[in-house]
Amino acid sequence: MQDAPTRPYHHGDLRRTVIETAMGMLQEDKGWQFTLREVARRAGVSQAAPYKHFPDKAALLSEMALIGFDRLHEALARVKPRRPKSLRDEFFAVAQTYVRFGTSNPALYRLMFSGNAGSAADVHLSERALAAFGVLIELLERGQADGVLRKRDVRGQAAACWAQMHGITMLSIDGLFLSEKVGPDPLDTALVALLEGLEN
Amino acid sequence: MQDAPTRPYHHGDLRRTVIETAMGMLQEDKGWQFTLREVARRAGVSQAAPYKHFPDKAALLSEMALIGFDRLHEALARVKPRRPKSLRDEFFAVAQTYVRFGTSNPALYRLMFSGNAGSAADVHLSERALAAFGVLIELLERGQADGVLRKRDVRGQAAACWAQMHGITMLSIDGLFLSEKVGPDPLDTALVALLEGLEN
DNA sequence: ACCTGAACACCGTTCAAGT
DNA sequence: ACCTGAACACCGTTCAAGT
Repeated sequence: MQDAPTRPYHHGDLRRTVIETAMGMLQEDKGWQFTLREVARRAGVSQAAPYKHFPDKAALLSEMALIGFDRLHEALARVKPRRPKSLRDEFFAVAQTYVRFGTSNPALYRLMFSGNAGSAADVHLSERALAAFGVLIELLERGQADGVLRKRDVRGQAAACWAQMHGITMLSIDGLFLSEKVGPDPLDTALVALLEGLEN
Repeated sequence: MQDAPTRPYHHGDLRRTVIETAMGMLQEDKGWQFTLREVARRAGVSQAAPYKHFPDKAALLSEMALIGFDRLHEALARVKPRRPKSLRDEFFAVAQTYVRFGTSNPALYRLMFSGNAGSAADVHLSERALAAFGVLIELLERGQADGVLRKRDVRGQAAACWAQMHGITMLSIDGLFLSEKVGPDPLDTALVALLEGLEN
């Protein structure tokens, strides 16, 4: 990804390059504390160049958080196309996918919920976050229609699930959700407890 | 809190002063991005002075996270001494106290779970976090003894509760857990769903 | 024993100037 | 239209030197 397509030297689509470089750096350590100068360095441009494409660092972080939510959304949406197994199985599959997304992209996941991606893009951000949320809603609605789940406000149930998955993910990233500390199979236990509270 | 007790000028117990000043700054905005130099400035000492009491900024952050967990622990422990109401009421009271602690100290709460308070004090950190966790365990054990809750591994149940409360708290801080976005009374719905999954 | 002043190597950001 | 060089105001951290 360095200079394959005969870099036009004096430009090329920086912006995309900046985002990709920064996203790559996110995977390197579990913090999202990369520096803009380092991004520029790796992209082979001057430190001032990124400012032609992003008003400031926060804007870049925002954009990256957006991408993160889109990827999460995709990952969750991809879970559905399985055989029409039981809703319970599907619920577990979605939850496991969610948690795995976070634990395998800890820095990105943290960034998404760090609050540092706020400001101007706030609206877009929660829009995209709620899109991922929509997968949950859809799942729970089906569960209610099938009579497997109690008929309560779906958004409330979805919020309960989201909070549970988010909590598990965050605590896992922090290393506070390991079986030595918190008992065997905490993920399963937590999900079962919640699911049984939603079921008829 | 400025110079009441005739500041000995050339010393005094900085360390405590540094911690207190920094804790105060945490309340000012919802991020924990204060600078060490600013802390020194407000404490009226040179920028180098704090380094005589903390090896580096991370060490100060660690210490502050510890204090945060202790305060959370206290807050949760204080909930108990009420009339022997129903377990359900007590459960709700604990959960609400937890969430309120986070939402009224957003920067501190974020710092506690930011991962930036790690390194050397890691062990102490999770020790203190698990102490707060103990309050939950104790509550659930009583619930099991009373026959109100299912007899399953208590630590697993406690982990489920913790994840739920942590998730609700984080999403609330991020402004993603408001009723306009997620349905009416999300906190109640989420807690009821979880509790009913734990109950007999 | 505790603190300061000055320095080093870094940041984020800006802006005139280059191609 | 897009990028660079040099600068500004800031950090975290160190270390000889002060009291």
